[in-house]
This record gives sequence, C-alpha cells and structure tokens, in this order.
Amino acid sequence: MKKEKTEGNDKESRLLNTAFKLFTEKGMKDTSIQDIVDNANVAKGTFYLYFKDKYEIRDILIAKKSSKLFNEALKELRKNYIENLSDQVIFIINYVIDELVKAPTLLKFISKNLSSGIYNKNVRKIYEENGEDSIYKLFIKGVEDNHIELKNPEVTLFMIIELLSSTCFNSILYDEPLPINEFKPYLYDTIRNMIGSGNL
Amino acid sequence: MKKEKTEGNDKESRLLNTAFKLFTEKGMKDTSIQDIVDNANVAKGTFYLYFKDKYEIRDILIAKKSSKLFNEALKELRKNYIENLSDQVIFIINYVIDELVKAPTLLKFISKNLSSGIYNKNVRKIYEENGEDSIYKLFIKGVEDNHIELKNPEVTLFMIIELLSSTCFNSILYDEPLPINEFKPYLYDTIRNMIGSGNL
DNA sequence: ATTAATATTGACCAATAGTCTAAAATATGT
DNA sequence: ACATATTTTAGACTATTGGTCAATATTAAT
Repeated sequence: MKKEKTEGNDKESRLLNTAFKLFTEKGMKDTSIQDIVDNANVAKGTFYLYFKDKYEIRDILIAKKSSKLFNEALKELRKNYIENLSDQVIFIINYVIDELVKAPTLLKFISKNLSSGIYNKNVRKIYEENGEDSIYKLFIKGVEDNHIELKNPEVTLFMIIELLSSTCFNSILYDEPLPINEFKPYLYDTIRNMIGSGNL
Repeated sequence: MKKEKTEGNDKESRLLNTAFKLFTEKGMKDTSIQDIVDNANVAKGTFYLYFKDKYEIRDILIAKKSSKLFNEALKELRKNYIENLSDQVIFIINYVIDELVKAPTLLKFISKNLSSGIYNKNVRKIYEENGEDSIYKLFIKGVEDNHIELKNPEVTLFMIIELLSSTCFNSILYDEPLPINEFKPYLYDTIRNMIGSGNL
C-alpha cells in the first residue's frame, strides 16, 4: 500500500510551497535550488527526485495555482445557474480578477502566465492530469450547447484569457492598486462582442 | 575621438547578434554566457564590460528589435497620410503582424514580450535612449490631436498591444502557420471599438 | 616617441546545478 | 515478529556556469 501522506506536509508539497514563497519574495533568478531545499528542510537529492529543474517546479506551480483558481470560479458559477455562455465566461473572469486583486503575490506570479498556463504543453499536461473541469472544457461545451458558431473557439478563449491577463497585469504595472473596477465594463463588453459576434 | 566602429562589427554588436541567434535557436535556458562569447569570438570579460548578465542582453534585444519594427511601421505610416487615429493604429498593428509572420524567429522571440517591451522599466529606458518616435508617442499625440477622450490612453494602448501580442502568439501555438488574416478583421474591430467608444 | 586613457583578455575563484551511492524508512511475505 | 524487497532520503561529490580582476594590448593625445 502506498504511503499515506498528510495533505501538504510531504516533502514534495513542502518543496512546492517553499518554492512559491521564495519565487514570489525574491524572484526566480535569485532563488537557487539550494535555497529551496534549505528552507524546505529536505536534501538536494530529494528535489531532483520530484522535479527536473527550477523551471519545472515553476510550471507546476502555475498550473496548480491557476487551475485551483478557475476551479473555484467554476464551483461558484454552478451555484448561480447562469444560462448564457457570455455571462458564464464573464462570471468566471470576474471571479478570477477579484481573487487575484485580493492576493497580489499570487497575481504577480501568475498574471503574466495565465495564457501560457493554458497553452504551454508542460503546464497543460498537469491540467489534464488534474482531471478536473477546466475553463477550456466549460467553454467548448458552452459553445456547443448554445449553438454558437465560432471559427476557432480555442483561439477565442485564448484571446479572452489574454485580455484577462493584461487587465490583471495593469494592476501590477503601478505600485499602488489600480481601480480595476473601472476597466471591467470595457473588458466585459469586449468578451460579449467576441462570443456574440462570431467573428472568430 | 571615439573609436570608429563599423556598423554591426564591433564586439558589442557581435555579442548582441550572437546572443539573439543562440537564444532563438536553443532558448535562453540552454544558452550560457560562455556559449555566447565563444560564438562571438570575444573573451568572457568583454561580455561583462557591456552587459550585466544574460537577462540584460535579452532586454536590450527585445527593445532594439521591437523598436526597429515599430519605427519601420511608423515610417510606412507617414507615406500614407492616414488621418484617423484608429486607422493609424490599425495600420501599424497590421504592419507589425505582417512582418512578424514573415520572420518566425523574431516572432517567437518577441511576441510574448511586446507588452513587457513597452512597460518593463529596463526595456523602456532603452526605448527612451533610442530617442526615436515610438508607438507610445504617436498614440498619446493622436489622442490629443483628435480630441479623443480616453480615461487612460496608456492602458488602452497597452491592451491593444496585448491583443497584437496574443494574435501573434497564436501563430506560434501551432507548428504550421495560422491563417492570421482571418483574425485580423476581428482584431481591428476591437481596436476601433476601444478607441472609438472611449470606454477606457 | 612618450604618456594617458580605454578596451580586451583569459586565468582564476565563487556559486549553483545536477549526480550518485550508501543509509534509512517503509512495505510485503511468511 | 522477523526477514527481505522496495522506496525514499541524504548529502558528499563532480560538473557547469557565473562573475572578477590584474595583466596586456590597443588607441588617442601631446
């Protein structure tokens, strides 16, 4: 039988948590693997048992964090029984923005990686292994169910995520928090336009 | 008097050209400074005379390449005497997309960095030292000249560039070139919308 | 030609990445 | 409960890369 691991307390999780802490505090470049293993209280060999290198641990973090965020959003969405696909997408985007604004550290870490988090093949593999519903699945299903004709739904979703990403990124361009609510109406108009018009 | 340098043949340029070649061929991670200096036929010390580290040389490359691209676009724009700001911006975006699609290596290198190329403070400094007209200046001037009321022109431009970036990025998501012309009409509608509606 | 200033080199040291084998911990069979 | 097999962990070790610096070469100025 496999060893029973306490959630978030095994060495792999400790490495992930420590890496996230150090990446967000000091940045990728100034965090060495030695730093990570020292702070996580494991030996260096253990790191290489679980991860290929620093960049793999980063990709896994992006995948886990953003997947968690979208899954929470999807859970909330289900409580609200929204029919229209545009409104569903906007609900999710809105939820994600609000969460990211509440957690600036997380925002800083994944805002520039949201789209690569969906398209990067390493990251995508982790999404799939996760097995849970993704915004991708919701979107594709929604397009079908609502008989919306998009030339390339994947691309449309990609552009929506890019817009989300850039909206969030705005708020870290400036040191003080941006009045993000002012941007929302425009963003949502654009999304409605994208899905409604069938331009793509 | 300063040493007369043959354009593109001094050690600094050789380092820049070599770095770009290696970065695009092997990626940032698999290119060491030793690789760069070996291929450029200069000593390691020389590298550190001109650049702080690998990341500075990357930032300089992004700034130079994208600045060149936008300046070429601006030059073309002037030959065409387009009055309307939306149309000017679309002209430039269109030019940039076409050039990037023609040069996939360059595209791969800067597509994900176009926005950071405008906002990253290191990169921006290089833009300013360059002193030439930038899309940023054109846009701000255009907004004033045309009495367009945007809440935050810088943010509007940022989002337009993000959209350009994501459109271009699409074409490298797939191994075969994408029919990018199909996406253009939508992109241009969105830009017209952004500038015209005064939503931001 | 002599001196001053600047550019260049590559040996050298430091930091970090990544490997590997021995030991410890855990699981499994009897 | 004990012996054996399997998995996990440690950290010393090697390899690679980053970054420094004093010596040398090149160029400019008088």
